[in-house]
Amino acid sequence: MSNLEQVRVASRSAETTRAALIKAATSVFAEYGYDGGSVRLITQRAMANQAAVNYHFGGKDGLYREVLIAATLAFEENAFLDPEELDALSPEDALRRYLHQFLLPLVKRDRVSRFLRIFAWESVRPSEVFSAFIANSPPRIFRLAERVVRRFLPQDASAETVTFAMLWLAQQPMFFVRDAERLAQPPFSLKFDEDALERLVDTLAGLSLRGLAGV
Amino acid sequence: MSNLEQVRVASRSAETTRAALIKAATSVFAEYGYDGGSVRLITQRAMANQAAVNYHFGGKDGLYREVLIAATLAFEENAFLDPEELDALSPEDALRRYLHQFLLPLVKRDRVSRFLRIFAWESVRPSEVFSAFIANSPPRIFRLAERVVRRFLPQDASAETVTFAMLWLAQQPMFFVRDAERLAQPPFSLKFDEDALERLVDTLAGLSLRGLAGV
DNA sequence: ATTCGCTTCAAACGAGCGTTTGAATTTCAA
DNA sequence: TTGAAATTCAAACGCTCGTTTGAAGCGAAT
Repeated sequence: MSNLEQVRVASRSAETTRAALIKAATSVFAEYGYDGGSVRLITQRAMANQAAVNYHFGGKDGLYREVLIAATLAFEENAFLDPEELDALSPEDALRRYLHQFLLPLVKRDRVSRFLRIFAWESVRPSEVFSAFIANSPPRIFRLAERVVRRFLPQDASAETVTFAMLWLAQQPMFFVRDAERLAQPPFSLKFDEDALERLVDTLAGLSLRGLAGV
Repeated sequence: MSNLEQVRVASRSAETTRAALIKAATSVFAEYGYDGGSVRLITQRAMANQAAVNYHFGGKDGLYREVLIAATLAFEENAFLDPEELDALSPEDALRRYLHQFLLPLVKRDRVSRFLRIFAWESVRPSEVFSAFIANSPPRIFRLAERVVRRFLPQDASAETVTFAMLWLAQQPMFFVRDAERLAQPPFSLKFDEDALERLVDTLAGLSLRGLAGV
């Protein structure tokens, strides 16, 4: 019991640096992706020593794994876009809600938005860490997209068609979230305030829903 | 005149390595993107010395610029999806043709496909070279997408709406081209032969044209 | 045959990366 | 207070990257 006590208390200050590292890593990876985010920048933002990453997490990949776990927990617990919530809506509203949730990072800079940005990075070129992480359970993002898409497709749609449509839908908000900074520059110069976000959701939902022909 | 002769003949062997470097760079950048493609791999494939890149092109960026020029020329000269050709078609056929052309790299491994792959990479995270390169004239890919989209949108559509829709359309084939190898792996396991390509074009065109609601 | 300019080459440079090292420091039970 | 374990720290290691260097090779004109 003195043993337990020792471990718990000793890890208290360590827990501080661990938490600081995870927080800093979340923002760095959201900004630059896994490959682009350097350990030096992370430890600098966390005001920790470079070696701390390897000491506490065994390496950069271990730290990233911890971030992914935190992201997964945040999505699961936070009731961020419940699957059942989606089913309760009409297909059209479900689609709109889906797009809106995943485009929120355009105007918000909170923790969940950073997690979404990380997933947006991974949707481009998944790191080995991420691939191994989702190997067991496919990420909620894909499951949600599939759920939304299935509402629209006929029951007898082939698995391939469902996959095509799911990827098609999942990819749409990712692009805008990932490249928000670039789209803010010329020649596009898209600044996203809340109104612009609503218009983007409207446009994407309109395109997806009614199709180009119907606009 | 003896001077000219000398220059011409002397540069003949140099022209060989230049061409080999550009060709190798095209395939390497198509595979790994600009940042991910290393000079060492390029010179290795071109069977040239590492220093050759700097000698002939002033650096990795100069070589890449040359590849981009070659790509632009290939698109312009090759009559690859002429704007006027698009206008001659119905909006629906123009959309289908657009998607088909840009998804061709899924089944073809020719020169134009490699250029398309490079543009797919740049659509994710543009290199500084690329940004500077397109600063003067926006790339044909975007102009084509805008042209297709305009056929569907009302005349009085706002510039923002047109931009949203254009990005939305341009992004769709890019994703599949860029991530073809990944999509071939589990859990997706999408192998693209010519039939699968046709089905993908059908699905995307259907989604875009009639919208999810109409499928 | 010699010279000169263009091209190639092996080697090294310097910077950034993730990681390792070993000593210094802190922490806390005894 | 003491001693051992946990944690922090500055420094360096080993690697890859794009680039530079200076000598060697080469072809054509003198």
